[in-house]
Amino acid sequence: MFFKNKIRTRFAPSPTGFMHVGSLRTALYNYAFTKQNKGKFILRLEDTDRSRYVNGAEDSLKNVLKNFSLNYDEGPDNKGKFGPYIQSKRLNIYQEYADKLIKEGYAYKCFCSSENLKKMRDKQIADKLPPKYDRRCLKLTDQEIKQKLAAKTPYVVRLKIPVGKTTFNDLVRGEIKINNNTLDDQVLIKSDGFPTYHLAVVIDDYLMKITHVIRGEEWIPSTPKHIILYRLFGWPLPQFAHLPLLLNPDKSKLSKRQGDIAVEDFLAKGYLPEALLNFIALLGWNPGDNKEKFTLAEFIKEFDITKVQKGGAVFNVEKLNWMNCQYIKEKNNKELAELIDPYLKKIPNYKSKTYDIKKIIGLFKDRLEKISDISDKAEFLYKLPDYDGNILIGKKSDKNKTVLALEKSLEYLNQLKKNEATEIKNLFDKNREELGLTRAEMFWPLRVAVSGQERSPDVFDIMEILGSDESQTRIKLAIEKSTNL
RNA sequence: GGCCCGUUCGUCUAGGGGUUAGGACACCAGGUUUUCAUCCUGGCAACAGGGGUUCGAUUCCCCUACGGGUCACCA
Repeated sequence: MFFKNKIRTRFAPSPTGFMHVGSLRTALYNYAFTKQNKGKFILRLEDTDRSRYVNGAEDSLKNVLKNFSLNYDEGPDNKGKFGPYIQSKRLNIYQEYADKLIKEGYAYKCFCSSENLKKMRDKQIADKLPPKYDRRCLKLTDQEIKQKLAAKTPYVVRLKIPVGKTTFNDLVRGEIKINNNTLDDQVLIKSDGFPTYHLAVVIDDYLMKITHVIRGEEWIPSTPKHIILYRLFGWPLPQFAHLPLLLNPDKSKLSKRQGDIAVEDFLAKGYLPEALLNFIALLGWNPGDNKEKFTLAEFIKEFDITKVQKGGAVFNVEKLNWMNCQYIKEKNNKELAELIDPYLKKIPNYKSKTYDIKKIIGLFKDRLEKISDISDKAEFLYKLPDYDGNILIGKKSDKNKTVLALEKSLEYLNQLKKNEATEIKNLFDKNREELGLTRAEMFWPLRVAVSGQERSPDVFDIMEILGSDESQTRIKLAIEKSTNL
């Protein structure tokens, strides 16, 4: 796609906590669209609700973007020329434009208290009417307004929605039309002097020369209000693109309590940023062929905002897990060692130099859905689980064969020249045949003995890592357990 | 409830007036194997319903149903 004017987009989150995975996708689509058009990507903090402000949220947001290589060209810290990029620092600007609207008769002061408004709304809902402000303050005389002002009555500024229809063309949905009479007189400035989102977003997007507003579908109903403001100010409209929602398995808007939604949580669990990003990119868009794996650069190249899906997409963790596996397998040992390290340290009896980290990686590389899985999977290396002796006997084996296999194993281990997996395997396999045991009869009990688990990695790999002494200790214990059955 | 948006396998989706409706995840079966995982092979599985338009509709139009979003001095 080609646009004549320099593309400028923004990602405009509220610093109210952790970043939602849906926000991450919004940021990604904004970023990809912008960069494929050689435009500028801007980060703007929408912190006009003081009651919801969370300390540290701003840094968290920036860290996440950095983690995913979604770097912004203008933002709170690296000064762009249209800043400040934090709305709480632009209060005078909003006030100025609101005053202008009042002067021109497009907005008005409303002195109704929150309690009264709530009462009004409740009654309307009870009467099955759409809740809407009744414009009683629009009928106030100049004299009455003066009196209220003199009495320091708190007030808000409301937009006087004009009569008519509002239509706009959405890049992903096409034409959307709405009758203005369904719109409420939106509060523009709150009684604390802060603007609402609706006023601030329009003014900032205009002043910051935003050409494309790409945001979640939940904004569709309020877009007409924004457009009315653009028109009243006499400003050109940006292009709108409303992205489909990310959904819970029950198809409701993706929310906490049905699983993780914070990007930080996914990262903490050991999902790789590139895997999460790739997965999320495919929730609502695909290249049209069967390609599923994308680097950021490839995604930027192939992404097409007009081909974004219209329906919401269920956030399917199982596919995310699969995607994460794919990316884990591509990591080399050095990278994996670094990734795994913090989770290894969480293992109770962990001691750093006990085993060769390369060998640990070899053991588990194909078995991890998430990096954090290593904590549970590798635990048996450091502390043999307290297992039930019965599991030593394989399905098609019996007690005698099991005891025999274990006792002989101990013998073979003593003859071993080099404690290396293939070496052990060759030796054991050769002797096994003389013993007249099948592989299953021989190796199942041995594997359970050294791992303490019914399911584990390969027995000889485990023995190599453990070392001959530890293997022998574990086998002796297994002999004891099986003999006493 | 008003307004708005949406609807292809369980999930993410491709496709598009005439197709055996394609892929991926998940699931199932088989193979490899000392178990599990990986890997390989195969399988199950979808156009919400009803009317049009048309020689023909899953595809275009309308209606219905269902789902979702939104109706704050939150964003």
